[in-house]
Amino acid sequence: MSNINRKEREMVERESRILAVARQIVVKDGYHGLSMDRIAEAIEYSKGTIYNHFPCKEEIIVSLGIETMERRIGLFQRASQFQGRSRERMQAIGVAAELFARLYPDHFFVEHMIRMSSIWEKASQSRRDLFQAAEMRCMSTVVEVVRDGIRGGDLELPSYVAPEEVVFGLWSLTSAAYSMAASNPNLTNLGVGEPFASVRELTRRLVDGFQWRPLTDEHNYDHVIERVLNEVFHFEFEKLNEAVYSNAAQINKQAETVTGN
Amino acid sequence: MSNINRKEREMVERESRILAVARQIVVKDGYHGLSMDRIAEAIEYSKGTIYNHFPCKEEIIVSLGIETMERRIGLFQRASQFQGRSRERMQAIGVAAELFARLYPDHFFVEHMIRMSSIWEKASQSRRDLFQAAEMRCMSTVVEVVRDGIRGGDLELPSYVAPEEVVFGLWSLTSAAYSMAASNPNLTNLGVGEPFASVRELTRRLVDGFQWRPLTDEHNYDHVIERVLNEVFHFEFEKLNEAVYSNAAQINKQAETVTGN
DNA sequence: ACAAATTGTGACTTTAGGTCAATTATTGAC
DNA sequence: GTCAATAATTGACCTAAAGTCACAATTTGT
Repeated sequence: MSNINRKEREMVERESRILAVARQIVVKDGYHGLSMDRIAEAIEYSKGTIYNHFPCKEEIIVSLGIETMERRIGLFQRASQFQGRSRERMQAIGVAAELFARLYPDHFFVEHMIRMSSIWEKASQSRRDLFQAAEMRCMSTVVEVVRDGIRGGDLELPSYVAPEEVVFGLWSLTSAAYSMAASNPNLTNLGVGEPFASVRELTRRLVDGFQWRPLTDEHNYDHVIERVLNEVFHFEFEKLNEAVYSNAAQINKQAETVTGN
Repeated sequence: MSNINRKEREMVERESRILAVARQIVVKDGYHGLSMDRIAEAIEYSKGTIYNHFPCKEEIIVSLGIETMERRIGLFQRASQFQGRSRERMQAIGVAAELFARLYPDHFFVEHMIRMSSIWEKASQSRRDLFQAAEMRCMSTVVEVVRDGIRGGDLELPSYVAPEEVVFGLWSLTSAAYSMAASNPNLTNLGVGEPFASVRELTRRLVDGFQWRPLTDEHNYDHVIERVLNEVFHFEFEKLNEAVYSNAAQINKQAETVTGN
């Protein structure tokens, strides 16, 4: 009995080790750097064993995507529980999205990669469904906030606009903008200096466009962002500051090396 | 002299044949269906010759993306010349974007594929630059319309918002939404029944959020869309209707076959 | 202690991107 | 028209990596 449990546990553990290793490799050396042989070497099992867990390479990637989406769901749910008016809670989700992108670049990178059509060509239907289910769960967290806005009277949507469509818009805008920012270093030349600030502005304007009260110019949403960072995401916020700080230190170090100081 | 010209012409012709064939294959059998051997067979040249044109498979795909972007630029430029107020011209570009997605599904499919990170990992910097230059040209067509809006006094952006950021938002929103619609057939379950209609609504709201006059409720933009379709994109509009019609006919035929009538 | 069942292994197959020495075609001088 | 020089084309070959499977090792139940 407990043997079965142990086996199962070992199975689960190994699976998550495979995924952890795969994520490392993929982040370090890109999609083409990820090979089954390398994973096998890293986890110290043979290739055949990996194939006992995943029927093909693509499914490993999709599984990474599922893990990523799950983590995002965690942040989103915490954000949606922020105490405040519906649109403030929406802003909280915006904070969660930005934190996620900045704090977990590995996850973010994988998510960017998973939009590759070539992966979906090979992954099994069931694994695809798993991912889409996770994505839907994440989106429905947001949809709930929109519904609360309608229920609370702060948002009135015309009959031909479903709450889901609002989320669809925010979701598309945010994910594509972050993706572009990550993959296109020329964005700055293009006039978009700080993609994260842009996205904050753009999502606000979009929500304003739906007349979700209080509108941007009726309320200090920067203040809400600060509150969310401190009250809901205190731990993550600290971590982000550290990361930014150590990053800056590293850049300084590099600069010193270059200038020979 | 003319020999050199002839050679060059032949070179260009063959290159576009390679791309045409590659596009066909990719649309029919996906990224994994596209192999150098298949292209070679289809154009009746050897593999080595293809490598005289393109240093790797990925560059072929990027080249397809450049062709696609070029075609989109054509539509966008025509749209931006629509006679009317700045925001009407913006609406015209929206029409162009939707027409493009619906009328050239092959191009659209390729564009979706090109967002794959694995392609960029291998393509040369110069080819990447070419694509990004094309993308920038396309976006700057739109930026010009935003600038006209500001010049004409219909749009006032706060100092901290660049015209490019507005375009960045519209661009992200639209491309991601179309992409999701193309790749995720479950969107309907998710509450987004007609992605194209959703995008029309969302982009309007976003532009409303920037207070670009006349606002949606001050002006009949559906009417503008109709005018753009008739005046600027008459040919394309006809073609789309035909496509929709023949598609419907085909569905009817299938239904007949199934029901045995 | 041992047979049965489960799990793990890595040599092997296949596929496809990429290379290059040899072949074929083109050019231009005489 | 001939022929050497140059350029273009070819496809056999190389290599990397996904995926398979017969055999080996281990675990389980009796």
